[in-house]
Amino acid sequence: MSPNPTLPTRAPSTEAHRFEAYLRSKKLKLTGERMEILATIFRKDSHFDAEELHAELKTLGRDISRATVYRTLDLLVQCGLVRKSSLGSSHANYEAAHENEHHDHLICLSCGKVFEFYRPDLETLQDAICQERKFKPLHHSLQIFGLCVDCVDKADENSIRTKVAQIHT
Amino acid sequence: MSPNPTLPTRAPSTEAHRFEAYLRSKKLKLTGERMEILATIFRKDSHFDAEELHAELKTLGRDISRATVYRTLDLLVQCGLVRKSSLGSSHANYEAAHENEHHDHLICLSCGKVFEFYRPDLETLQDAICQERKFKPLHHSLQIFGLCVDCVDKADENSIRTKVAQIHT
DNA sequence: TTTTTTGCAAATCGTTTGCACGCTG
DNA sequence: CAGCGTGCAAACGATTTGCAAAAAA
Repeated sequence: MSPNPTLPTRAPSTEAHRFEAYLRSKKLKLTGERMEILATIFRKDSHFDAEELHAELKTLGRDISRATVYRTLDLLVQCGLVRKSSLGSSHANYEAAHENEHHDHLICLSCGKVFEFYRPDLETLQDAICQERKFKPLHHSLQIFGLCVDCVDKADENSIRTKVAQIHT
Repeated sequence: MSPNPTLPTRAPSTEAHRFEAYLRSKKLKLTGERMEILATIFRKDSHFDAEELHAELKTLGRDISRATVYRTLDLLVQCGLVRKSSLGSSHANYEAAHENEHHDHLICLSCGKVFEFYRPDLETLQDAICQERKFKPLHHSLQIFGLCVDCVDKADENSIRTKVAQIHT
């Protein structure tokens, strides 16, 4: 008896397939630049911005223009493979949308570390709020800014106060 | 027996007094521009951005430079009289911090209306999450994007999808 | 070969800054 | 009259755009 064909046989790079399908569906072209950008993003484990991604591609020997990086990031956000969230900065940050998990963020104002968390009861509560208000939720963002264990004792109160005022949510 | 002197006797423009106290505490100066900006903000009832505020001041006959508007907004945020939150746009939005109430936002992606809500149990839940993670919260932002009752039936699905991708949280 | 994508450089947009002058304390 | 605050215009930084050349379908 052969292995069950419905079980994925260690699907090589689901994200590449998803992106290809998306491009085909929009009659867009599958280019080397687009695929390299996607692969690089999914090789990373954390948040990044367009500039960092552009720099990383350059160190990998792929000198892709900033314009193309921005245009491709837009496509990837459109098809759900990448998420955008500023994390309090005034410019855009991104992260690969591994699996289909959703999560929110704790952001340390001192060291900049970002901690992800997911609480089903938080989602449920939000849905309840929306239902009460007859509002149809499509997207949400919860960001909690503060100090992580490592920083809580050593952070300078004044510089933190300044940072709080500059948060861009 | 005279009235209890600790009870405020209908304080005229608490916010002006708070701002004055803040300026004095920082050895900053109480100027006409600063006071006009504060008064104009507290006369408004909704969210606004720097450009709108600048324009409104101009129609009021006060031609205050954009630079001063930005500098004063920063001061007001620092002293807690004004709150900053982009509401999903890539530039800063502000709102007067009437009383000391805190609230979160529901933002309609079709008509742009903003609905405020406050749920104590949501705050409690967030505190619980932070305690579990040993994270000291200093500020948070919850924004729920979607469609309000008036728009839920008439919004164009494609343009909404585009807007979701452009949200800047 | 038709259509889309790319890279480049210029343009844009919100915001910040340096500086000379003006006003507040 | 000593500092701060102001307006101006230039500088900024992230992102977007028009266009001609290059690559994918």
